Amino acid sequence: MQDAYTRFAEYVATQRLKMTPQRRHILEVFLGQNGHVTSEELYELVKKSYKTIGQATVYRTLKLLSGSGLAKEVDFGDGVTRYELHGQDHHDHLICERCGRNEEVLDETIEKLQEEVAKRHGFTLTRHKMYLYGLCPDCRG
Amino acid sequence: MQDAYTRFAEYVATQRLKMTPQRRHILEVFLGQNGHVTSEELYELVKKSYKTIGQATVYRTLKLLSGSGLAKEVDFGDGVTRYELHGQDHHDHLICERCGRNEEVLDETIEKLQEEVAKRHGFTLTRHKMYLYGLCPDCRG
DNA sequence: TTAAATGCAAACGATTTGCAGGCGT
DNA sequence: ACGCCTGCAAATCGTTTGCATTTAA
Repeated sequence: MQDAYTRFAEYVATQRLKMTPQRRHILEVFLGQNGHVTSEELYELVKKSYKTIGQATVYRTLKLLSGSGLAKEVDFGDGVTRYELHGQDHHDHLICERCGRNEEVLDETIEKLQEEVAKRHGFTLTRHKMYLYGLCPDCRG
Repeated sequence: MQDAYTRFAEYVATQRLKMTPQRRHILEVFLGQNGHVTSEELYELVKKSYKTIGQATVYRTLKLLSGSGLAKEVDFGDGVTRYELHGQDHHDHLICERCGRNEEVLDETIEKLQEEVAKRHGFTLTRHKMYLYGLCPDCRG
């Protein structure tokens, strides 16, 4: 089982792209995060260990990571794109409307039903997004 | 059973806001649409019957309509906010990744399971978004 | 050597906002 | 009258892009 770094290096190679120090740094910092990060957040983090990095490079690299399958875009609908590690573990999101707390959830039955719904309409399902919004235990007061 | 116009008028009144000709026009055109519209699209449509209308007024009114419960925001994740009539009929979206075709879908079992997932995590569910992406029959080739 | 990558700043597209004048209530 | 509204343009915000210059392969 190869590590994320090797996986990315291979992806970059097969695409005839280049492995640069910037990309290495960004990947490393990204891997160090858990949960999701915005491009902006990652940019700030990367700058600590790579002062001259440009904002655009982070945006571009995050897209690359997304293309390689290492990162996954998630969109909570607030106008900011977030990225999270894309393991083999798919999950959806349960978000507290008051405090923003976010829990990853997964329900296999729902997953299967989604396939069925698509099939019922003649579609071939490739992916889906499901966001559940509500109040978390702490905020329900 | 009161019509949408009256409903909006009442909402506007209770909020101590005003019913203006612009808002009337925008509501009317919005009601004439079926499916979803972007702010931009609605702006273009409204301009036909109200030449001097401003872009900002449409944006502002759409938010108002959303607040009144008459309209509902939907976000396909492409950076544009769409609005659709918010009847009592909730539905989710099945979107073709190639041609953009969009079908409204609803599965009661999924709806119930979503409640359960939330409850399992101690959350009280207030709303959700579910977007299924895939290839429609025509694009599957 | 040479196509790709970088950093910068300017460009972008959707949405928001400040403001002076207008207009429902 | 009093505030809410409007239309306009300028401002924002996240993100993308053009470009001259490096740099990995």
